[in-house]
Amino acid sequence: MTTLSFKLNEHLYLRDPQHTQLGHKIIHSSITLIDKLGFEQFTFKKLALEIDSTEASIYRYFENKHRLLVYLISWYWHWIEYRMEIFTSALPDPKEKLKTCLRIVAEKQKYDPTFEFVDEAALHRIVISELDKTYLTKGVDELNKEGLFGGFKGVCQKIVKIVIEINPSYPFANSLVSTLLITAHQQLFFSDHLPSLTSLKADEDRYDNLYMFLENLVFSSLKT
Amino acid sequence: MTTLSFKLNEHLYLRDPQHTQLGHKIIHSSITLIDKLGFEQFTFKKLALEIDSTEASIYRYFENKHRLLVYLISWYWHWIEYRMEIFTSALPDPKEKLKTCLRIVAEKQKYDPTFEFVDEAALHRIVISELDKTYLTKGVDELNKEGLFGGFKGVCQKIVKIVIEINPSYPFANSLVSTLLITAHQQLFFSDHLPSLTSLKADEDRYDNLYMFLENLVFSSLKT
DNA sequence: GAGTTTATAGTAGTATTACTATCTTTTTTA
DNA sequence: TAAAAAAGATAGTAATACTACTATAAACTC
Repeated sequence: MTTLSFKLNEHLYLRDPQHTQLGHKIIHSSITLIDKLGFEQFTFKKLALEIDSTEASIYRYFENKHRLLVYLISWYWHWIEYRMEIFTSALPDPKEKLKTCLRIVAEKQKYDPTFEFVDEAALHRIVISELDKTYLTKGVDELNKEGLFGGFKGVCQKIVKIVIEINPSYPFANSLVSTLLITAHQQLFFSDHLPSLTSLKADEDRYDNLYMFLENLVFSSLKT
Repeated sequence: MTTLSFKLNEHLYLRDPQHTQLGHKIIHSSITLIDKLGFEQFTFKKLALEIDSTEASIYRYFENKHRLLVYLISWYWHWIEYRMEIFTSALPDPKEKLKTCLRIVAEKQKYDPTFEFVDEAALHRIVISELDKTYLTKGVDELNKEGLFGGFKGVCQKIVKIVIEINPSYPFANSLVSTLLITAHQQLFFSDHLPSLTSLKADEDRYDNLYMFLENLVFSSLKT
C-alpha cells in the first residue's frame, strides 16, 4: 500500500479503491486497458477478466465506467497540481511560476514511483484521448454539482491566480487558462493523428514545441 | 428538395442522404434527437421511431451512428466555410478577413433557410457538445485516411492562410487556428455548464465576449 | 469460543444496444 | 410494362451495461 495518496471527492466512487487490494488492481488495470482499447471499447467485463475478478465486484467500487474515467482523470489533475505545488512554491516571480506550470503541463509525463499502482505515462495518454469525454455528456451538471471536476478546476484556479498576479487587468484569465490546459493535450493528439491541425512535429521535440507554443500564446496575451 | 447543397466526402455515407426524402428525414431528425438526448443516448432505433421508419433503413444510409455524427459535423464545417467565403472574399485587408472569420465562428448560429432540412442552431449545439467525439476514438486514423475530417481541415487551412498573410514569421499558425476553432465551442459549453472555467457570462452577451477573447488571443499572438 | 454482523466476492440473470440477414412491397426509370 | 433500385417488415445475434441474489470470510460481540 502506498504511503502517499490523494483525497479525491467521495462521490467519485462507491467504495474507495485506494483502500483495498482489489481497488488497486482496478485502478492499475483500468489504466492499462483504457489506454490500450480506448474508452468506448473498454468494459467492466474485460477489466474483470484482466484482474481475475468479476463485473459485480467492480460495480461495487464504481457506479459505471464513466465515473471510473472521471476518477482516473481527477487523479491525474491532483497529481499535476501536487507537482505544480512542489516546483513553484519556492519561486518568488509569478512569471517564473507560470512558466513552470506550463512546463509541467507540456512535458512528457513519465512513471512516478511515488504512486505505485498508477502508470502516469499511460494515464497521460488517457487524458489526451479521453479528457473531454468526462464532461461532454448530458449528465455534466449533476457531476459538476457533486464536485467531480474539482481536480481540473483546482489546477485551473491555481494558474488563474498567477495570471492575475502578472496582469490584473487581463479580462479573460479563466478562459485563457482552461484553453491552455485543454489545448496542451489536444495538440499532442493532433500531432499523433491529425498533423495538419498542429504546428508540432510528431517526434520527441514536440514537447519543447508545445511548451513554446503555450508560452507564446499565454505571455503575448498577458503583455500590457 | 434544396437547390443548394454541399458535396460531402462520399465515405461519410453509404447512400447520399441529400438525394432522397428518407435521407432528409434522417438528417433533420437526427439533429433534433442528438441535440435532445446527447450522442450517447441517441440510437438508430429511436431515430427510426421518430421518422416512422426502421433501423435497417437507416443503416442503408450510414454505417453506424458515429459516422452519422461525423457527417453532421462535417456538414457544419462546410457551411461555416461557405459563409466565410461569402463574407471575406470582398475584403482586401487580411486583418479584416481574419476578424470576419472570428466573428462567424463566435457568433450565435441561427437557422439558415438556404438549407431547409438542417436546423443550424441545433447543429451548432451538437458541435459544441459532440465535436471532439468525432476524432477522439481509436478509429481516428482510418477515418482520417478516408478524408472524413475534410470539413474541419478546410476551415482550418483557410484561416491559416490569412494568418500567414498577416504574420509570415509566426511559427504556430496551424496550432493557433485549431485551438481557436475548438476553444470557440468549448468556451460556450463551459459558460453553460462549468462557468468557473470560462470568463464568458452565461447571458446573451457571451457571443460578444467570446469574440473579444478570440480576437485578443489571436491578434496578440500575431503581433510582431 | 459460538454466534452474529459486516465486508467482500461470485453467479446468474435482464433489458438494451448495435448491428446483420432475408424477404416483401413500393417506387423509380428505362 | 418490365427491371432495378429503394424502402419496409421481421427476426435474430453477440455484446453491453447493468441488477438481484447468493456465498464466503473476517471481525466483533456476548
